[in-house]
Amino acid sequence: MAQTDTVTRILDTAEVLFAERGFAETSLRTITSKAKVNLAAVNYHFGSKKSLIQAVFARYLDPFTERFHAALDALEQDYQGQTIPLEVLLETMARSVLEVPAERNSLKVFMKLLGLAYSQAQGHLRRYIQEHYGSVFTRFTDLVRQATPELPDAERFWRLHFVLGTVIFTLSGLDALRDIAEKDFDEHVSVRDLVRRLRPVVVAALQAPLPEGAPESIKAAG
Amino acid sequence: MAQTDTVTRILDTAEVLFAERGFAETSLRTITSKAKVNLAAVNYHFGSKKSLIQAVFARYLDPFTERFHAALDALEQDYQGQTIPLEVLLETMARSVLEVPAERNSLKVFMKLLGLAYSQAQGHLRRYIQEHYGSVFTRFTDLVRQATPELPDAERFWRLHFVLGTVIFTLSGLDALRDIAEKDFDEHVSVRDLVRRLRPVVVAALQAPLPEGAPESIKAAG
DNA sequence: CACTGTTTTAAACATTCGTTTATTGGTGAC
DNA sequence: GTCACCAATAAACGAATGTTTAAAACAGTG
Repeated sequence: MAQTDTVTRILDTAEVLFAERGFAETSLRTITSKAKVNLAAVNYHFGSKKSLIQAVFARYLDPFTERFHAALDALEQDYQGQTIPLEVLLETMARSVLEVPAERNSLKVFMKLLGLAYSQAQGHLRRYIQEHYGSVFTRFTDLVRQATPELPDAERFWRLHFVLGTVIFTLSGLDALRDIAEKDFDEHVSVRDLVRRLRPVVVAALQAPLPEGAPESIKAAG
Repeated sequence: MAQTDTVTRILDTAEVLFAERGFAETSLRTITSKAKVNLAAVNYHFGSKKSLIQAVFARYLDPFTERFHAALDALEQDYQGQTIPLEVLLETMARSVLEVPAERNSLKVFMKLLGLAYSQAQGHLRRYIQEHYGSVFTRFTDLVRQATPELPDAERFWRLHFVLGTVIFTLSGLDALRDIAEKDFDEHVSVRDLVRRLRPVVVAALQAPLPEGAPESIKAAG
């Protein structure tokens, strides 16, 4: 079982360093020396640095999508055709996100990685995530549509990305923000506490009144 | 005036490349070759790559802070001691942000850079921005505090960053999101239109009901 | 033990990076 | 004209990167 040991030790070390510094700023030599494995082990087991990055994400996202799909299955069975309330959908997603890294104590790392996926993923990573995990997101947005029939499709689309921005931006920049917050308020902020603060804000954002005036482009007047 | 020409050409090229790829992924050779200047010109005029990055930010943030301070001055004079409504404060900030890059047509670049400042700034950039532009942000948050006396300080701090995340995330990823939106809704979305959609969402987020339960860390129980 | 396939290791490889140096070009002052 | 000063250039430097190679160590099987 020397192989598994080496592989997991590389992944454990890489995910922490990636989360701390980003991808380009983390060299394979830093990873392998800290993980106490040989430099060539990365290319031997993963093929390339790109593949290592994808493997780091897969180790989080695979169990997440599995859990999330299962949770949505259970939800749809509970509500048997009735529309699932928005709060329940959001709560379910939050719970699925929180459960995965709870098994290992690395919720912060997971959040930072999600942030990096958006801000640092030029090509391969964004494509990889879209291909492998796009379907679960589509399923979720379909359920949100049923839960918010009063919203025009375009409005809901933008608002979902508004709150996505809030969550990713906040949690991925958590360390820096936490430093400021602790200095200003002498209050340590856990990720769980942040999620508690996020809940009413996200709901209010999605349920805000529709904007005044009309969109600039008028498709059909009648 | 050959100096100014070289300097601005470096800055113009660097800001676009930084916004597209990030800092570590953009080499000085890529910048100088695309800008059609000599490689050594960067170190000659700016000293180092770090200083170039800071100069790119300064070229946006200096005029912004000047404008924003002036706008807040005018606002405080108008309201003469009365508290300025939240919507007015937000509107003023939005206008200041939009005006700066309007002079050059690069709002997208500006937003992308702001996103990078949070996600990629390890040390020097975050420190630089905090030192040089922290005061205007403090002034703004003080006014927001007066406009939202019902919010606990910590709650307001986090919510301001929540909406900051929304704005930066949305506008910095505008191109990709716009492509999806146009494909799905056959509707072109201008930045002005996006701001119109953002307004009620941001206000609703800041004025959302307080979260249930208490923070994990209880400082003083009474 | 001998053989086979897999994993680990040290060393080298070819690039690429930011930075520095030394030289040349140009411009205004006196 | 020449001197001084700033800018631009080509070339090189040393360090760091991802990747590959070839040999060694190991494990299990017959």
